[in-house]
Amino acid sequence: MPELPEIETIKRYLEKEIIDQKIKNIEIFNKRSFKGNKKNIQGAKVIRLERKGKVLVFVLSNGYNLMFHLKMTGQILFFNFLKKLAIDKSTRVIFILDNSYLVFNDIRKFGWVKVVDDKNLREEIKRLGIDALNLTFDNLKRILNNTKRPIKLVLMDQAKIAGIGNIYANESLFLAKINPQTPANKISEEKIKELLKAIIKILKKAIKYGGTSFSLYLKPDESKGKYQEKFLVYKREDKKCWRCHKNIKRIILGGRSTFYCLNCQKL
DNA sequence: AATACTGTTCGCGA
DNA sequence: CTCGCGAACAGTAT
Repeated sequence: MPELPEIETIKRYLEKEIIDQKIKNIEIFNKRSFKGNKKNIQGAKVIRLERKGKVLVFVLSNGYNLMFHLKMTGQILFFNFLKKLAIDKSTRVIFILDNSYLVFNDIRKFGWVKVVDDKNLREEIKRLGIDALNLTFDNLKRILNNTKRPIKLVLMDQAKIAGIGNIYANESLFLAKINPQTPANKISEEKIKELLKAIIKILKKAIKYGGTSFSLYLKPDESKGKYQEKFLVYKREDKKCWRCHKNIKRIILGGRSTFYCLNCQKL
């Protein structure tokens, strides 16, 4: 469930392992999962990792970069040469580094890895809104005042705010006691403050728990995140609200399952 | 067996 | 601009 906290978890893990390693070779098992020319990065060294929203970037030593988007079912797994490499039918790309392998798995094949030069990277990154962890009251207010779309869709609009997907949009709105259908420009300054605090709190908590693994997401060492044990509303349809003990309701908003408490999150 | 649902995003037509 | 919908794809749950 690669949203911001999952990508951040992967980034922090890989930073400890692959900085300064050289990309010796790349094995591509599904052409559509790998975009660009692999020759451009063969032999290049990993200088540092960056993340914006749900996109992970390896900055390389030769002016090229590797971008990753995990979409729904992507995984990036790390194996050093002491640990047996695990490959299965979902394996799309393997990167062979100096002392390790990175395995890119993706059952549904929506995700991708892309080779881009620095200029290209800047253009791609520019299309994303501010990273959710960098949100401030002023820019959140500006974003919300600008539209009457339902608040949940705005939170999930990557061109406005990058990193929040379905799970953490539901969770943040519950914590801030805002109905997901509320027109964004109808939210008071007080509520915007609460929402900002809620977003940051939820994302940081999810990072602390290593992200959400209710399905396929794994950390690079193949262990699971634990935020699914902490869900406030997500996937809790017909269960009791933790706050008021009334029932949680599920609706579809923008085509996505949306969970909220009828009592705590009134329109 | 058939249908619904899933962490994402893009493109199309209204 | 906004919205809804289908598509990209594959698996699980009911």
